[in-house]
Order: sequence, then C-alpha cells, then structure tokens
Amino acid sequence: MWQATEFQNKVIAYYRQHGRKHLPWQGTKDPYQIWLSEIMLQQTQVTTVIPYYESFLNKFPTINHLAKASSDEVMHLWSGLGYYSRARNLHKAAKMVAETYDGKFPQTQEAIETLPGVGRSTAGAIAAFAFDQPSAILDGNVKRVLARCYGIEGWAGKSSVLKTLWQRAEENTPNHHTAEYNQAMMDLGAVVCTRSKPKCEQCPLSEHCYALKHDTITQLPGKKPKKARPKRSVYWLIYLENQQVVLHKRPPSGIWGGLWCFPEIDQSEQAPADAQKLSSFVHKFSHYDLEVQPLLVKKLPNTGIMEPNEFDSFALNFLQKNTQQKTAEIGLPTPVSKVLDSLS
DNA sequence: TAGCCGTGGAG
DNA sequence: TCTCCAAGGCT
Repeated sequence: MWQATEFQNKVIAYYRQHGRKHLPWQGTKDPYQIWLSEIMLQQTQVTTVIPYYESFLNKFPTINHLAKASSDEVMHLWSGLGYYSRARNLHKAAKMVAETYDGKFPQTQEAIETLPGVGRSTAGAIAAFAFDQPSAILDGNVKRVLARCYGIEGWAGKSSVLKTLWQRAEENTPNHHTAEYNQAMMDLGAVVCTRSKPKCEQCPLSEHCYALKHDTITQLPGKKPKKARPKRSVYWLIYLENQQVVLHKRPPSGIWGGLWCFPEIDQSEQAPADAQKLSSFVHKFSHYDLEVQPLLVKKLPNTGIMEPNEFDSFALNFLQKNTQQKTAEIGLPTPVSKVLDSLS
C-alpha cells in the first residue's frame, strides 16, 4: 500500500519528466483563462476544445469582455462544442464576477464553487491552477487512476463509490506543488492509464497498482450498470388463405425497415376476434426487447397501420418447397422465417 | 438519485 | 454500425 507522500512524489516526478506542459491554457495563472478551459474541458476532449478555446479567448480576452457580451455572441462562439448549458452558465458567472466581485475572480475553492457551472472538481482545479491552493480534483482521469491503483470497485455514479474516490483524492493531494500534482494525475489518466490498453510500463504507480497486480484493469473503473432494456409487445397477425400467408412491407425507417413482415399491431390495441394464439417469443434488439405474440386470424382488420393503401402486401406460398429460396429473395426478418417454418 | 445534456473519437 | 464514454454539473 502507498504512503501518501511516496504516491505524491512519484506522480509529481512523472509530471516533471513526461507531463503535458504546452496546452493553450497552461503557462498562465489568469483565473479567467483557467476557468474557461476547465468549463470547456468538461466531458470534452482536449483536441476538440483547443480551437474553441482560442477563438473564445480572442473574442473575449477578459472576464469583463465576456460579461458585457450578448448572449447571442457567447452562444455563437460555443456552437458545435455541445452541452450548451455550460455556455449559459459561463456567461451568467461572468456577469456575477463582474458585479458582485467587481470583476475580480473569487480566490477560494468555496467561493469559486458558487459560480454556476462550477462543481467541486472544477472549483478544485481552478483553485489549484490559478491560486496554488491545495485543492483536490476528481475528473474522469483521476477516477480511473485511483480506482485501478486502489482497487476501488463499482460505478463512480454511485454515491458510495464517489465518496470513496473523493476520499482517496483528498488524502493523496499534496499541500505543495498541488498544481503540478493535479495536472500529473490528469496526464496519467489521459496518456498512460487509459481506458483500454493502458501503458502500465510507463506508469510511475505500477509498482503498487492493485488492478495491475490482480489483473483487473479491464474491470476498473466499474461501468455504469446497464438498465434492463424496455420491452415492447406486439401481435403478429397470421392470415392464411389458400395455402398462402399475407405479409406487409415495413416502412423504410425503423426496425426491419423495408423488410417483409407479418402485419403487426401493438398489444395495447384490441386483438382481432377469433384469433388463435400461437407460441410467443422474445426477440432481442440492442435497445429493447420485442415480445411477439403470433395470432392465427381468420380475417385481417383494415384499420390503422393495417391500411392496405399504406403498405404493400405480399402473398407468400409458404407451404411450397421453395419457401426458403423465396424468403431469401424478399428479405424477411429471422423471426418471421421461424414462424413460417413452424407453420409448415 | 437518476436522467439529462452534445459532439466526436476509439474500438 | 454501434457502443462506450470523454478535463461534470444541474435538477
């Protein structure tokens, strides 16, 4: 296990040797510039941010310029960068600083964090980079490094996991050279301790890394648990006549677009009278499960999506030997083929 | 607390 | 093509 000071020393030494030092927002102590970069970098990769950062700073060289700008000007410069509430909050915060702080950027982490769009980690970064305060950060990079190094399991979106990560982050953050340390932790996460194929041979922390030692790198940090896919339930209406079955061509977009399928209605709709239930099944898509209840019907309703005008119909002689060849020609979803097979 | 916000890169 | 998620914060 690590001694905090040993951890810090290794991390800082890494930064001095290998850390990134020439990003556009580095080499300045201007809290406005650092703040701007930190906001733009939220959930956004460095290479994406750089051109926006340059043009934004060119147009609004100081926070007072930004405060006096119109909303349209600000949004225009942000357009394409995404997460537009960041831009609205940025503008609002600039006005706050101009008015309540007389244009002087607040200097404590606590005060910085009151600005809209600035959370705990962003406030910590600004306080450390601009004012050399011993404040911790916990962005995605730091989370990944800490989770692997200490074997912190579970998804960081879970409050207990997040609490543990913050605890580690606070414990490990040094009171001196904090800016270098924080930058180093982000560099480590971004360059060495990457999500996939981390370069452990380059890592100053590999000696005691829990994940490396236990071969659980791919499992850390824990992923967001997948929620159960939503289920949609439909009837497939199977209308047989003279040894033929009616198929409809599906709309060009959506599931199975353009393929031939049994006429389909949602199970929230009224099932046709005299329908005979065949065995149901579930077909799994990436984003939802489709539960299908095939119904043998004696006639087809002609309402709603069943309007024959809106869909081509096709009468397939499913009992003939050439069913498989035929189905290959016209494009049937696999479940439809299976139902056809069970009928013959 | 879980959903939401945006766009782009990587695998 | 599709998933996963990136220098998170807000509601």
